Amino acid sequence: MVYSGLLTLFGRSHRMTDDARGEPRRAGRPLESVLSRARITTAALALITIEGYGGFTMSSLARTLQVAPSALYNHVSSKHEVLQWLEDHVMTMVDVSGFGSEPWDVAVRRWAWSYRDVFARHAPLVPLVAVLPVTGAPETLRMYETIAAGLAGAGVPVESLIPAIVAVESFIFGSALDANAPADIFDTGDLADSSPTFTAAVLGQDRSTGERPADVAFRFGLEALLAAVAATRRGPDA
Amino acid sequence: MVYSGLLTLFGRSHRMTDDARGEPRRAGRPLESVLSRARITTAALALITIEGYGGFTMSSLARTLQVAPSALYNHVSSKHEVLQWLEDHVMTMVDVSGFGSEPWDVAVRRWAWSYRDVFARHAPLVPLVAVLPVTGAPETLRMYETIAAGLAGAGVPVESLIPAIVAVESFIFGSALDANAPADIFDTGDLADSSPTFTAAVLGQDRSTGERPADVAFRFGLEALLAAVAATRRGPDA
DNA sequence: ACCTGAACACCGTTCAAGT
DNA sequence: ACCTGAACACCGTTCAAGT
Repeated sequence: MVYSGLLTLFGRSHRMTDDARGEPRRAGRPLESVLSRARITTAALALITIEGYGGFTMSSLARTLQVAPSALYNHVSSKHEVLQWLEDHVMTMVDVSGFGSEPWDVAVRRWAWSYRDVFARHAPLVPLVAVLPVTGAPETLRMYETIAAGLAGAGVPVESLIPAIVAVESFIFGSALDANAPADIFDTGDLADSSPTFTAAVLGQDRSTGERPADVAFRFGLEALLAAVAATRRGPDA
Repeated sequence: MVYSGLLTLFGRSHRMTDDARGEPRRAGRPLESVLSRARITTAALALITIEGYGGFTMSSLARTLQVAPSALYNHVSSKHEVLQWLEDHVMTMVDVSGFGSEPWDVAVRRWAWSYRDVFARHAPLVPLVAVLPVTGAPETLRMYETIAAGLAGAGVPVESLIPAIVAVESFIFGSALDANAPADIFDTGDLADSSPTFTAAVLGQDRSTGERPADVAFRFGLEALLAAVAATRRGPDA
């Protein structure tokens, strides 16, 4: 069973000595703290990966960690804060390996596709990231530093960096949501008659490559934004 | 008081004859149906405009309409469906007036800025729209038809229409979320030392126009996408 | 300091009873 | 068909009691 796997990974029995046979812990401060930001975040990610965001509650998170729900509030002030921790953790899964090793545009492409993919799998976090201050999100800030340094090194002037990054990122966030759209989202059904041009457009999509429509649109937009970023470049590297 | 205003607008007393003095209605089918999709949607919009999405519950919606919460379920199958109705209604507030009267790029700009502004005010709907099938969202489909016809008329080939629309829309959705970010979202605080380039980029933004950073980024991205759409054009109008 | 367990103030939704 | 009112199965969060 899936759930027992989570308990094996995150339960306390393997690190506590006084309840190896699984007796419930009594109230009172444990010898060693059972919870921590890292353990809560990791457990949340595992839980969500297996059960999805619909099954993610403070109760289910506590169950995974084998504590009472109220114990979580000694370490985190709200469910929202858990999600913020998770967001920052998820950001480490974004691939920034191209910066420093590849031409700037190759690096940006690899980063952008990876960023979209990661948050397509964590769509409920998108509205949070878009609004989360970088203070308190150190991994997110690390990523921004890598991107900013990469673009600056490629000749993008300082005053263009933030607009360029925000524009690309906004596109990525919207595209991450779009990647979760059902395949038939644009089927016009019995309203086809009243929307002839749009219906023709839906039917007239280029299907020859076998690529998902969301990927075709993402490539189109990403290349458009890359061209605009390239146009801002100046200096020796441009 | 604000709430009594909502009751005056959406309460039933002005259209019912048997309870003009405000006695609660008894159980049983009313002579004339109290609820409808249109009344529910309008009440939801008014409630959200005044109280925000945080205060939007099935209970508060029912209170606005002066019915019991359970009465709503005779007309709608879930809160999610109310939000879908609302999304489709909100879409009528997007300005498509440029199509047919202005050059294509002027029309697209007016539409895109308006679209972003409307959903910046309704950010919680963004994850829904991005995923909502056009069947059952007739106003949304109407908008798509207008955009598709406008772009097709400008010479954008059929097979490029969907990628172009989806890319621009994804950018708009992400930008609508970004427009709700706090002004200090990029303040690096005591982590400034470890992110020198990014910190310099934040401080080096062009503030001379007085424009909001979110608007600068939106313009940058929108113009980039417009240029790419323009590049797909062919035929007599291109 | 950090856990448990009981409790609080909600949620969205279901359903029998009523007209 | 469409309302009310009671009830259900949850939520996230608080807090006293315990070590």
